[in-house]
Formats: sequence, C-alpha cells, structure tokens
Amino acid sequence: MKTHKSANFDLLMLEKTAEQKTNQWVYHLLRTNLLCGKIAPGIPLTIRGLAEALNVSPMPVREALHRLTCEGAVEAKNNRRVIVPLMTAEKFNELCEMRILLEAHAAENALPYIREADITNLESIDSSIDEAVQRGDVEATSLLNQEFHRSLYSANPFQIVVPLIESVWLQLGPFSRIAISKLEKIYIVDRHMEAIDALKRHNSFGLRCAIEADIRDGIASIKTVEGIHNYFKGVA
Amino acid sequence: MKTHKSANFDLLMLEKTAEQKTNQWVYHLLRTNLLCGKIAPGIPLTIRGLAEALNVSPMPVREALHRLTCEGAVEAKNNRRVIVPLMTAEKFNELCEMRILLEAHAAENALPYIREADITNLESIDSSIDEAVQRGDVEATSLLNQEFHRSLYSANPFQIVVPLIESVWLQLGPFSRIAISKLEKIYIVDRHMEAIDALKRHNSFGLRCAIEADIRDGIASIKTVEGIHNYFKGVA
DNA sequence: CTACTACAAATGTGATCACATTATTTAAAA
DNA sequence: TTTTAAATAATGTGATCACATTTGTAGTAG
Repeated sequence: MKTHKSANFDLLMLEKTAEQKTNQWVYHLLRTNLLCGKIAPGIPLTIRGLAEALNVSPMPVREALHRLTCEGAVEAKNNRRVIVPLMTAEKFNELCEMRILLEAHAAENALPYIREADITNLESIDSSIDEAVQRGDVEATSLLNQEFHRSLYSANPFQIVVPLIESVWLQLGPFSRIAISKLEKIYIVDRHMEAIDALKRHNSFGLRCAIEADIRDGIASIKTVEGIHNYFKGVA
Repeated sequence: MKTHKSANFDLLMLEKTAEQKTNQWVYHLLRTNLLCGKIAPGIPLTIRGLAEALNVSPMPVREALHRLTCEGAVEAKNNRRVIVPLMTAEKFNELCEMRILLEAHAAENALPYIREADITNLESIDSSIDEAVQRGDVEATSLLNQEFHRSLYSANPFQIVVPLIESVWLQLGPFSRIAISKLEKIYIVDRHMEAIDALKRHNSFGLRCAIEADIRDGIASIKTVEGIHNYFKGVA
C-alpha cells in the first residue's frame, strides 16, 4: 500500500484507445478535464500524484504536463509547483479579445473551403449541443461547443490557427465552464444557426458577425454570473 | 567509442548559464537554431543524435523536442521521425497573415504601457540591429529583430499573445533567415524608426501601420529572392 | 540489373532509480 | 499559545535500461 499523499483527483476518465500512446491518452485526459473546468485553479498538480491516480508510470504524466505548460493550460511556478493558473480581469479581457481576433479570422479563411458535408456535420454537432443542453450536461456542452468551432475552422486545409485558438481555449478553460453552465439554451443555438446560415450563403461578413456574437454572448453571460469575482485572483 | 551514426549537426552553440536546467538550455539552443534557420527543413532530428552532439543525456533532448513539437517548430511524423516541416506556399501565406493580425494587435495593446525606458531600450536594440546588419551577421540580425518585436509587445504586463506570436515565428524560422539575409539595411531601420516615432507620439494607428509595414517588407523581400521556390515543398 | 526478403542497427516510449531542492510536519523554545 | 528550527516526506530532473516498432542494409532470387 502506497502511503503517499492520497492524491484524490476528481477527474472524468476517458478510455484509452488502442492506437494512442499512453502519453497522448494522459494528455487528452488532462486537457479535457481542464477545458471543461473539472480541475479547479490553484490546486497543485504533481507528476507522481496524477500517475498514481491514473495508474501509469510518472513518465507519460511528465510529458503531458510539460506540453500543457507550454500551451499555457497550466502554469509552472518557479517553486517547482504546477498549478492551473488563477485568472485576472485583465488576462480575461486579453483572452477574450484574442478569441474574437483569431476565430473571426479563422472562420473567414475557412469559408471558401466549406462543402455541403461540412455544413451537415456542423448541423449534426449543433443538434448534439442542443441535446446536451437539454439534459443539463455541462461537460458535454462545453466540449461539443468547442468541436463545433474547431470543425468549422479546420475546413481550411492550410489553416495554422487552430492550435493557437486551442491554446486560448485552454487558458479560458475553467471560465468557459461557468459560462456554459449559466447559458440560456437559445443564445448558443441561435448564434450557431446564424453561422451555418452565413456558411450556406457564402456570406463572409455575416459569418464573422455570427462568430463574434457567439463569443461575446459567452463573455456577457460570464459577467452576469453572481459570484464570478470569487473565481478571480485575490479571493480564496 | 560510440559507433553510432556520426550525428554531425551544424549547430551554433550557446553557453549553458548556471541557473538554467539542462532541458531549458537544450530547448533554447534548438529554438535559436531553428529561429535563425540553422537547421534546414527535411532533415530528421533524433533524440539520441542530438544528445550525443550536445553531450547530454537523451532525457533533456526528449523534453525539448516535445516542446518544440507542440509549438509547431518541428513536426512529428506518424512514422517516428521528427523533422523541420517543409514550407508550402499556402502555409506561408497563412503564417504571414497571422503575424500581421497578432503583432498589430499586440503592438496596439502594448502602447498604453510604453514608458521612456522601454523606448530607450528599443532604440538600443535597433542600433544593435544596425551593427549586425553592417557586419553581415545574419543570425544576430534575425535574433535581434525578434527581440525588438518581443520587447515592444511585452510592455503590456497582461499580454498573453507573445507566446502565440513566437509560435508563428518558429514556424516561419528558416524563411525569416532568407528574408533577413537579402534585406536592404534601409528598410528594417526605417520601419523600426517609424514604430518608435509612433510610440513617442502615442499614435496607435501609426504604430499599427509601422508594424504591418515592417512585416510586409520582410515578406516582400522574401518573394523577390531568386531561388525562393526551391525552399518550398515538392522540390528537392 | 532489379525486386523482394531477412537481418541488423537505430529510434521513441515507458519504467525505474538516484539526487538535489523544496514543502510539510514535528519538536522545541519563548 | 505562538514562533522558530530541525527532521522528514515529497517533488522535479536527469540518467539508464528494456522493449516494440521502424529504418536501413545486405543478400538472395528472379
């Protein structure tokens, strides 16, 4: 029996597919948990603790944590601790501006490559989001929402912006969860529908507006949350 | 005597400072070599080969290569090879657009935080660039040029965009070297001077224009290079 | 001379260990 | 009871090893 420190992480597990290496599995698992806000800011993530919690050797966890660090998802303090970074109001604003800047650009540059199959796919994802919202599944809603955006931007085969966008998402992680959990169903669906309509009409400006509005809706909904200030830095 | 594979990498060495860990040293060394184009696209980078060339154990190289992979500086093929990715015309255009988008934004958001000390620092860097250009030192010019831009954008203490910009730089790495090597001295200095002037006058739009022009000059100079097509994918 | 097969070398991944550094607990003193 | 100091536990880093997979090279058959 390990008498270590009872590393009880409350993680949502993913099954490890056969073709993916252990480090990829660990990376995607941690990443998913960060993106849907399952790991709270401030608590330290340790290599050995996670390794024990996931029943793997420390090595894959080490690589996954390093990768998440360089993507900005977690922060390596100088005192040898890795934590989910605390949010500040200024950083939050910068991240939101960055989302709009990058995603509006990505959407416009994806538009010329959109085919009917892509639109069908997006509509399918959107209806999945609808289901997830109706059954109150916050994690699924958050992840499906990201899949919607990523699928749209990835239609451009020469795109290099998605990794940058995902880095921003990772840094917004815990907050996007709050946003989605408080979000009225109507807003999300509407904006995604607007985006799909713009795609069908090859309307570049309309697409940009829909994406921007979708993001701003999320931001606005965050700011209406009652105890939102408690999630910012400086408050325990 | 190791009879391995004579891993002769032509790297420009950096001295390992006392306070930095081995993996950080390896990372910065490889990064610097990639940024100034010392490592040509296509050739495979191996953990053991680099470890032998740098006289370190494979472990720090492993971490450095993983980090560079997730930053897009090198590409991990599905067969187990890590190479400097080959450039395509479309990808090049996307990267250039991304530079302008991100750096113009970064410059504008840095402007309110610029102090006289920052301007003095930028002028100092600019004169160093001048010296490097005059003595024909391509690597130094490339690195100093990046330092100019990074220093400018980093004036904003809440900035989160510099890591994204650096990722784009890394992906443009080998090409920026070509650009700088062919660049007329006048252009660089002029644009940087324009930027500094705009800073002094707190002229946001002027700053944006100067940065955009600086980037576009670099792109334009690349496109005038004679054998530039040889550096794109598809040509040996 | 070319194409396919088998053997050998090399590679990335994961595991385990040693060590210096840091965090946490325990004990003592005020 | 509070503060300080020593001792103990835990951590990240780097090194080495084992193993499955892939690459590269001879060697053979056609």
